[in-house]
Amino acid sequence: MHSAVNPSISVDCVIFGFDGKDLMVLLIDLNRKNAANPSCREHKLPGSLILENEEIDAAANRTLLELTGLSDVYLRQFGVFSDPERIRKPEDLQWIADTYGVKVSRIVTITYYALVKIDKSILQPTVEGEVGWHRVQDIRNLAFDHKRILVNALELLTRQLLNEPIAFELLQKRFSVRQLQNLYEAILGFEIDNRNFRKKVLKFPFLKLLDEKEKLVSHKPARLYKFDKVAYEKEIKKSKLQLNFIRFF
Amino acid sequence: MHSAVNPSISVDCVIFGFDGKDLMVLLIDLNRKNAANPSCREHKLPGSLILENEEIDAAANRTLLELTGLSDVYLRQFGVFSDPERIRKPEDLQWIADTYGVKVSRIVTITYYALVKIDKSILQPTVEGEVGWHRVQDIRNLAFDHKRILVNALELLTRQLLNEPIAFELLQKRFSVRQLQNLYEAILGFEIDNRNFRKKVLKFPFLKLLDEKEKLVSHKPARLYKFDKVAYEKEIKKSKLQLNFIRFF
DNA sequence: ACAAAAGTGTTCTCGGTACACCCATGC
DNA sequence: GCATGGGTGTACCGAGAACACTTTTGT
Repeated sequence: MHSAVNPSISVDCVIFGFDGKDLMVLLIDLNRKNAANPSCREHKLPGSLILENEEIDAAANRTLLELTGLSDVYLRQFGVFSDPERIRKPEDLQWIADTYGVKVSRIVTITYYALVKIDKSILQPTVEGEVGWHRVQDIRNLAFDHKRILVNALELLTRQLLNEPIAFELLQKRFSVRQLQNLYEAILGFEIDNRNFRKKVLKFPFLKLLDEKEKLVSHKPARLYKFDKVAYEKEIKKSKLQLNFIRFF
Repeated sequence: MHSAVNPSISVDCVIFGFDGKDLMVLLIDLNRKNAANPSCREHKLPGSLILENEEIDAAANRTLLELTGLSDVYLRQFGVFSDPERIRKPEDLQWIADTYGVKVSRIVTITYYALVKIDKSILQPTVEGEVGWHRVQDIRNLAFDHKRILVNALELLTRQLLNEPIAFELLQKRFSVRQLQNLYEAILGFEIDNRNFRKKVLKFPFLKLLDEKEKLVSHKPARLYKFDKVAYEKEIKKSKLQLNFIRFF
């Protein structure tokens, strides 16, 4: 029984991507098969019951790998959803029974958010239904309590974006300052002064200027940068000692 | 079977208090009974398996209530520990079997940290062993993987202390600026300039000056303040719109 | 009157913000 | 040569940090 599933614990992953313009999230179309009923067409977050003897982080990574073909991505646990009634509709319970072949009563789910470079992910058609990217702002409702989970993930994402260099996980390896700014504006939802933004980010010692420029654009080509993780780690250590003061809002 | 325990999910609570001088944490003495073996005397964090049909937050609140007699306290989920080997010693497994009367194989634990006013908490002697406050800096090791959990909680606590007004959960309702500063210095681990600290915190519109002063001290008595939660919530809403800019370290 | 902690103001520096024009390329 | 977005500098303001003395009480 070394790969039996644990029927009471699952992971759900909010997988974010950025297409250069909008924040996207990867969803699974539940009603792909029975398209006979398109009115109740619903989507869900990718997720899975965990296996016995499997770390929960490992279960999240497994889910991600199965869906996108990516293995070395930013992944962060951010919540636990445990309402005994969170999966209550008979058809929801039926769907789970059909998918995993186990009878379940109550599932506690551990939630993760992942940041991937859309261009690198190779979507695998899965047995569960079709997987696809959706603009976050278009999403009205999701199956189970997944809308709540998404909203929570978004909140954390915006907070993290201001406090940690996670933007680079969503951009390609080489990027222009303008692309970085577009990402901030898309996620934060307001415009940022371009001159001040450059002044700020170009001061970061872990933003390395490359020799390359944009190609094939009908205007002045932008210079390209990359994020130097090693330099960032060094910077963190230096700054550990300094006094960052209280800021409650 | 409406109050059966779920044998694969538990909560563990890191309960912090402040005695005016040091940061304290509430621990359970595992070897209280068999004091015959004082060399392997170990402590653990308070925790419990969850019940079926119980929200995990509710399980954490239940644990807290049973131990301290307090019900309306600051409590925040901060992690999940799921290493299948996290409880591996035979005597650990035996202890759990004895305590809950269920056979367990692997337990995933959801961790919480709580902030309580030490003076208000009424410690209940429990069947599990003796409960007591310990100075955080004195703690060398704990049972299971609880040392790791404590370290994680401490990290989060210091981060939160700089970003949210949680200090007031650890102080008495009425407090002096000096007491507040002592708390910050104890948790952050460095000294803060008194003049700058006052200038900073007295600007907060949710810190309300009371009519009272300290009594029975053999020096100039300090003025007392209280934290006004309602005023704080208002302030938060106002500030939502303003641009807080990127600060990575 | 003395001990002990409370309470107070100024100067400097740095980082955030507002704001408008020239530059390099493709067509 | 013109359209398009890339790239640059300056002046103001507010907040953090460094720093030392006076005030109020109990004994």
